[in-house]
Amino acid sequence: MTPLFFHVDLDAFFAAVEQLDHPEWRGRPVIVGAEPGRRGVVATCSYEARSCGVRSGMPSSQAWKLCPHGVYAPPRFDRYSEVSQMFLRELNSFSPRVHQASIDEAYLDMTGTANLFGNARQAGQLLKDRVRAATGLTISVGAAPTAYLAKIASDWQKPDGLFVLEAGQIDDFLEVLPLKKLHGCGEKTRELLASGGIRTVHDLRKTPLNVLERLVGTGQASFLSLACRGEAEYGSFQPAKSHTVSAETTFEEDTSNKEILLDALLRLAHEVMFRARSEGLKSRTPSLKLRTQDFSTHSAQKTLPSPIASMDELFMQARSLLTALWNGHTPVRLVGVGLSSLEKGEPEESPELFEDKKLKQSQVEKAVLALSQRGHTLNKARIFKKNDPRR
DNA sequence: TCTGGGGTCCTAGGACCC
DNA sequence: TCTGGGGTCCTAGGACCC
Repeated sequence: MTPLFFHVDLDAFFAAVEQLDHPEWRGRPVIVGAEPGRRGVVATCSYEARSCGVRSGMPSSQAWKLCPHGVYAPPRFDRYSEVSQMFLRELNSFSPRVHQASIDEAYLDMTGTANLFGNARQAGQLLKDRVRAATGLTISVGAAPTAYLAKIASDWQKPDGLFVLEAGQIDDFLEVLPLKKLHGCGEKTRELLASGGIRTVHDLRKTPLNVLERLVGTGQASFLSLACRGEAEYGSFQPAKSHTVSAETTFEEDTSNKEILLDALLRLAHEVMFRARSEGLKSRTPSLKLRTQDFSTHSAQKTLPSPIASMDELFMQARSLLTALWNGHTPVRLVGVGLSSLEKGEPEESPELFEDKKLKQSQVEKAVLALSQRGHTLNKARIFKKNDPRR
């Protein structure tokens, strides 16, 4: 049976939801992200904003220069994940093998569905109609014999696209594809390739593997040499191997004030621990991330003998990692707290800990979690003792 | 008025063990 | 007295993606 994969992408997702919910914003440049004048970037912008030159990831201040007449909206993640679930329900009714890659995109294994939905083009059109009816939003669909190529195909005609890449067209298609469109070949890799005179997919396909390896290393070289021939399996249905939970915050102004840093760490530790516990995950590897004034990023992690049992314990670990990582005076731009190598399960409460404060703390937090999950919210006093440092 | 936040995966070096 | 090789765990940094 000929394999067939779809990659499906909601067009300008956050901005499209804002235009859906605010009809008066339709047809106008809508920019979702940080307020202009504050630190931060554009998360998503509507196609009207793109025609002014605004792009995702661009500093909001720069977007403001390019598009002062735009509508600037803060993100509403709860609303987006609500719409995302509606989107996912439609996809699941279409194929038994759906892999959600992010909030606004997914892969579908459509192999063997011709009797049900017709050929790739007919099935793609039907899916577009259904998603539009269910959510009010347009999607771009790419169809190809592999998930990796389907991803490239969905990006080829946007927005509201439907691009079917037939097996016989793959070579011709790849030959003229800009290097930038090769998923997984980002800016740094393109710079390395350019230093060896490789500027197009065509150049890449002519380059011997050993030359490629010298430019970008063995791992990236073997990926690229598969990718440029349409043989990569990247971005497919493999389940994630590791799992991490993290939270970070960028201060409105760089700070060397330890109290401000500790307040942020406490809030972040609380959030991370809460999310890990809500998902029934435990970890014995806390981590700290620090970004300093010069935008350089440093991280430290420590693997403990037993899983972190409470939010206070995570905070204390983060605090000691901060001591190891920070000299006490370099202005700090961002701090983050994380847990990595997460596993299913409650942190163990070993007998020798029983009289320990650790366990009591863990039990208190379990109770807080149970309340929160029923719609109550309790927070530690310290979090609100001072103003949020970002404000 | 430069550069968010949440992730995954890879690399390279060191410790440690057989 | 010149130093193998494989495997696993751990750490820090970085590329990439949405």
